[in-house]
Amino acid sequence: MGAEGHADGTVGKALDVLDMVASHGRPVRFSDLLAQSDYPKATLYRLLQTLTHQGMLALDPDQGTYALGVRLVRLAHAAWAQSSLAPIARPYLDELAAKTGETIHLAQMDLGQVLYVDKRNAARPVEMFAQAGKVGPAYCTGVGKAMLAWATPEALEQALARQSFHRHTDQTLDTPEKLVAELQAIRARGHAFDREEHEKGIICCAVPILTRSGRVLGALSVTSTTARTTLAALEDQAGLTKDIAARIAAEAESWRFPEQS
Amino acid sequence: MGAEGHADGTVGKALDVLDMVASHGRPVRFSDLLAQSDYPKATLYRLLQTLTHQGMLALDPDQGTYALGVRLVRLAHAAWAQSSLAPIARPYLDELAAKTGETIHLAQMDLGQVLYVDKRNAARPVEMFAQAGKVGPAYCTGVGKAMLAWATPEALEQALARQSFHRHTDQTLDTPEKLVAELQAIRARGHAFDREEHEKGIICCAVPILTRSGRVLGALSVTSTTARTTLAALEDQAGLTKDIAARIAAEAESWRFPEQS
DNA sequence: CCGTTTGGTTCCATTATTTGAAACTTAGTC
DNA sequence: GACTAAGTTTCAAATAATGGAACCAAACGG
Repeated sequence: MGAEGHADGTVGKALDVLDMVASHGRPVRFSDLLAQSDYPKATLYRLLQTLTHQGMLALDPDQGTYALGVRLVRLAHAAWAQSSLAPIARPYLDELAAKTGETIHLAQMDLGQVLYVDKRNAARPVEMFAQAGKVGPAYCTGVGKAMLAWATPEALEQALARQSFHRHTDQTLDTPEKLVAELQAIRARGHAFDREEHEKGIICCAVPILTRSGRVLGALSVTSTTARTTLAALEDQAGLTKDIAARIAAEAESWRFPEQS
Repeated sequence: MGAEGHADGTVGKALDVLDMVASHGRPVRFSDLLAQSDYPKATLYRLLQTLTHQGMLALDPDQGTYALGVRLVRLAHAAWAQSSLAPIARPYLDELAAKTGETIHLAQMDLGQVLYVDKRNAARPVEMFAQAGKVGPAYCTGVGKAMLAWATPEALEQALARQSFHRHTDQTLDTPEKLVAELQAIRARGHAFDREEHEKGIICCAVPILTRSGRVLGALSVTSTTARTTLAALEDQAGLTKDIAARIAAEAESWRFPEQS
């Protein structure tokens, strides 16, 4: 984990530290962070101090532990409302969940990884942050492949470099070559499948959410299990899913520029 | 330097820019940001580029606008789960809401401002300012005053310096002196009131959430309107509210150090 | 009780990054 | 085709970050 690609500048390092604190999932002591990172003591210290002073981290003086700060929660609120597709897509996800009766995922791309920003479990809708924020691999999930298939060449290249190509199941596409070939097929077909590539028994059919100009905003998937259904049955829902994706895209675009005059 | 207090180092400036983008509530053009900040063109440009490269901002190439990035949502997930009292407090808020039938707010302090981290609406909800994820002033809200009343001298001083003391209503405490006097009364009494100091017709009774060592973790308020109830009636709930606050504090403390030999 | 370790904080000369005025490159107008 | 507005790049000077080492404090061990 220490080897974060190219942490440009001080800001990159600071954000790297932020991620490090976040990844622990609980307040961390200075020395834990020091052991984990390969920053020198003084450097890490000042980085932490700056972040704390900025409210991005909070130092618990009783325990000498660092936790993520409230300023992050505030920014998060804005990010959620503004940048993510989730608030726009909410009613559409409800509709799709109701019509298909299956689990629905809404995902966006985050530096080569898939970020699930919203979800509907076949039964019940969930709280804001409870589901948002989970990340997963791009190369072996339906939503990931759907987004990669329509990514720009540069974005694709960057993303490919960040994939681990770990062989989760015996269906996993475990080389860039296999993946690129699959992406072409997906583009031709218009939707992506997950053929138990990430988790045994889990299958899905995913479509990209595209602007009119063809840029990828995110992806939408209908997920189920081999026990309950088949890929062919899921594919029957692809038309509906694409329709929903198009409506989300349309609303996302109009929502972002209400001052068109 | 500019209007922003003390933006130490490059990281501070970058976060400042992040806030600036967040505050717009919608994607912003470079030139808008340039006009708003007093950073020189090139500086702001590189700052934005760094943040974008780091995934904290997202540049919409179609429109040339910047929005908050998905990495922020991911961090938010961690922040929400880890740093905020919200996940711990959730069941207690439910209980308090059920027993009082009024609106409940859970807040924490964010650089001199009040951050509402969770909320329960009354059976008959009232339109008001506070919302989860939103920030508000400290000097004229119940939760704000409750937290300030038990803040350390240093924290109080810093916070005071950041208050605007804008006179929202004719009940607003509009000078540091009045506020400090009120804080003393609050400490003596054990809970804070909001006597329509922020919004006309809105009253509340708030208590701090304190660790055993006396450190402020947050505050909890029971809020209503003058039309529906009185301060005295709200004060009757203070005991219950304090009890809930104590239970939240206890759980927050034990939750943070499960590895206690 | 004192020497030692552990965990955290500060110094400061060196080094590398950031800075920002100005020059430049596009797109878009008239 | 000249003129503008908006965004991008350059480069020497200014500034901030760096990190080895020294320092401090509290806990530990004999």
